[in-house]
Amino acid sequence: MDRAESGPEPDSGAEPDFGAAVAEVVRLIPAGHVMTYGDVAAVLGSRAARAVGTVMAREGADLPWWRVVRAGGLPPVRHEARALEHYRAEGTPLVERSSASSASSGSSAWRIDVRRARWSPATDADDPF
DNA sequence: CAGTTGACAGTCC
DNA sequence: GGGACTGCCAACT
Repeated sequence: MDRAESGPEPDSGAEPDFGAAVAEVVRLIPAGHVMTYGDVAAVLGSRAARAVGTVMAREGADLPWWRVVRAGGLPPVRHEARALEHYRAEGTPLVERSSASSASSGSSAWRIDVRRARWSPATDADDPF
């Protein structure tokens, strides 16, 4: 317990302090629920939505990144297909765009029902609605 | 040491 | 209703 705290972290260059916090929150997300990058950043006390994604890109290798989605309920670009399998496996509420109505962005034919899937680490209620 | 990038968000037009 | 710009913060070169 007595340790010279001269240097905050005298070991490996990249100290995942922020990444560790992100990983902590992301791992706390239960199956069937998701959080937006902004929410995760807010929990960390920062508005670094992008930083969350960037750090997760490095530390996220061991994290359920698919439980972290963008605003609007869309999964990370380039990883939507991979995330879709996880969402279906976890039972995450998805909204399928059956009709070919709005295909503006022409990306995924589905999106996450953030209205029900949005979860908060400080909220135990799994269905506030 | 400084500049650039980046798994985004929110607001303005 | 859809598109573009800026703001944010952290990691990489």
